[in-house]
Amino acid sequence: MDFVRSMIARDQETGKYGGSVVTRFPPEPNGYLHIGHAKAIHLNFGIASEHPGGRCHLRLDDTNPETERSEYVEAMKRDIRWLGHDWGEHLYHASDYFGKLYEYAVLLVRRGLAYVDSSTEEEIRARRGSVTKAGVESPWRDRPVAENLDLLERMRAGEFPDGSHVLRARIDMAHPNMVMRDPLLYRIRHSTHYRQGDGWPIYPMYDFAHCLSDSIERVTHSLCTLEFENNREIYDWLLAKVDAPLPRPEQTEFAPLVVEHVVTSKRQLKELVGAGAVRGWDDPRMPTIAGLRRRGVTPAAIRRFCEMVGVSRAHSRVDHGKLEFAIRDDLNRRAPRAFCILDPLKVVLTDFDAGRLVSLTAPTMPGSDDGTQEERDLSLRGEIYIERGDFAENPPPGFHRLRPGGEVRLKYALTIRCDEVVRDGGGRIIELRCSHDPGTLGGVAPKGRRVPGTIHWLSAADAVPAEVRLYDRLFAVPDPPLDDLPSALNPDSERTVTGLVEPGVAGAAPGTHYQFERLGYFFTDPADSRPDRLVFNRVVTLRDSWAERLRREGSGTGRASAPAAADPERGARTRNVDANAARSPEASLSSGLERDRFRELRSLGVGEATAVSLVRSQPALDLFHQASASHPASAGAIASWLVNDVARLVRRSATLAIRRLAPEALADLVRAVEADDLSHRQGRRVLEALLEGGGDFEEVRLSLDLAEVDDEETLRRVVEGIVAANPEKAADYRAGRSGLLGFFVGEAMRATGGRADPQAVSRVATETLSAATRASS
RNA sequence: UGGCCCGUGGUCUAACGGCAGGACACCGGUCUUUGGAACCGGGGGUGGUGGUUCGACUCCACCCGGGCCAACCA
Repeated sequence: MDFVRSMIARDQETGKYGGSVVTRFPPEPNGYLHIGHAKAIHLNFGIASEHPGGRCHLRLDDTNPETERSEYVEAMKRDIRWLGHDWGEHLYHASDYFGKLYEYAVLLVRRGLAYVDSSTEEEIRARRGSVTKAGVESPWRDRPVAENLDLLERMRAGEFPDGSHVLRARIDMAHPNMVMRDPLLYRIRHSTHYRQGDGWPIYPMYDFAHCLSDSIERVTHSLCTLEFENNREIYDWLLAKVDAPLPRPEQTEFAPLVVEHVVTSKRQLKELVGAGAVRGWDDPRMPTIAGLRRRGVTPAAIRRFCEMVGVSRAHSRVDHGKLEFAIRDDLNRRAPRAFCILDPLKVVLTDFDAGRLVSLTAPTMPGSDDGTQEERDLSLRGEIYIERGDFAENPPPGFHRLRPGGEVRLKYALTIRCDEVVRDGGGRIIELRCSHDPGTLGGVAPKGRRVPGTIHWLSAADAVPAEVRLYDRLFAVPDPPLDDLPSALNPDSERTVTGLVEPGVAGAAPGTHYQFERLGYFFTDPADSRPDRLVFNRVVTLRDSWAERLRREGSGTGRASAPAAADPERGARTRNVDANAARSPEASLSSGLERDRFRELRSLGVGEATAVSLVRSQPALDLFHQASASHPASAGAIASWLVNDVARLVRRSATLAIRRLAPEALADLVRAVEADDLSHRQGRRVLEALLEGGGDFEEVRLSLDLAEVDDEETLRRVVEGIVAANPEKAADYRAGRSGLLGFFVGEAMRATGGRADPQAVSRVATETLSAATRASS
């Protein structure tokens, strides 16, 4: 399960949202959906469908009138449906909330949390500062509320021209997060909205509209991509400041989908279409849903691909081969087989009587031997076509197709031998003259007769011509440079040939899949193909280990080159080792005060790494001095508990606070553990309780029922039980898999409800396992 | 002299502090009327250094590497 689903499962357990799960997919209708959106769509709709009563809203985030069109809205709806999802009645538009949003803006102004800034765009930009420099406040920042209200109303009434005023949140111009430096909430745009017409001269910004739209729809989990991480702070701020109803939606970010050899930025895609690099948004080479659909990629394949890729917060770049795998895997099951010759070479069967016709059959879906095998008809006559690439005059080693004097099997037909090669005046091979083996009719070789290869073929008189568009990746390099896409275009991304297909394919409706045997998966183009004039798109080739091998050997880089290619990166990692180790933690201390404190801690017996951490936390440092004053001998241990255990617990849970921990309680705790009065593990349980409710160490300890199991006999029985229940693990351990000791200790801890002294368990387990070795050997 | 986030085999992704696993790719084999599919097997990984712990991919610190943020876009 991915981290988003785990989080939602946790929320369900704690009842955070009263059991409801509401997600949303919120595209801006300013372009076409692409493969990257597919990931978000499957995530949001998928999660909703996994919870009873869960739902996913489709919300068009249409707050910018200049780029949005209803044409895009319709395309988006079609694409999402095609991907297999249904928003039911939950179709929303952010622009439908303009009224409510405006009320929220008024509320913020009344509360002194927003103001009208009459600076120019340039002034605002200049005053924002930079990532390393604080911004400066706008001269309009302290306008009286009444004036702000008046100005905002007049902005809304359309009294001011574009750019003359904006509404801004009043937060902090020196905020380390740039998003929080008085973000713009509204701008003036006298522009016609595709949906709201001229009803609004002011439009809300993303940061303002998004969180409030989520809240209005009572969304619970607002999932977006990583680039919005910095925006989460303003999301929460706004909901808090307008007193949005509880429970409030929460934003969670996940890594966007990046695929090698693919670009998904809307701007770049637009550029490709505009520059004519592709024929349109639905060009089969485009990563848009429309392009994928037209190419012949199925919704099931896209879904599978998204599942394989997973969801995490790590920036990643997915191997394009993964998409290809998902496509092949799906089409392999659903595409009927047929023959197609892309580059025909004529073959005359010299010993076939003129006019002779052999009728043959071939399976439509080989391998599905469930008794319901469907078959197709094939005709064989004296003149046929084979693929030019299936004949080689000077074959490379390992080639087992047709060669002069050699044999090959025509699939489902018979075996032929090449007797003669015929060329034209230019020396180009135009025909092969072959003889056949009558004993192999039907393609079956008599016992003991080995035929090196099997190729596809088509009867010349029966084959029907078809246009075939051979697609390859649009970009030649895995990571196309966004500032110069044309340079990275693959010149061979589309190659059109006139091929031949078997007669059974003639009349195929647009939008039909085939596997052309030995070539790949093909799809009759939904727009250009007609039953009487077929146009095929190659969706994806078959896996081709032979071509792969030729490529490797041809480029002179054998298998060895793969690791070599990865080497630079590896080298970089190892090269850094020295640099990594060169600096001690102490060197990171910035001020003289910190260094003085560090030295003092060191002199008190605190370890170096611990001292560095402790120096930075004033509350922890104070606590340390108070607790260690009376117990100087335990100073090192106290510091360690503070840095390692207290810090961890406090960071993890909001209900724990360091201020509740009394110095005496901490000192007593540390000394008790040092005296082996209780294990470190149980010490942590006491610590957690102390951080939660404060109090005296002994009291809290007694209230927790920490009776420890360290009786050797009891532990031995427990361990023996676990060993008996896991004989194979015990054997593995004895065979040298020492890491399994952790498994036995862990199981024993579980079995005793965490009460066992792990150190004792570890000792007992080691003894028990080795004793069994002696016994069994 | 900014803040936040992220580093697990070639790639993507799992693992309450307790067995480092899966998928794609790769290699080998079986089978085969697709150099396909299917089936079987194999190699290879926690960025580094310290610390805490009986035990660290997981917690702490530092380092290294990467990403995001300074539109009146979303």
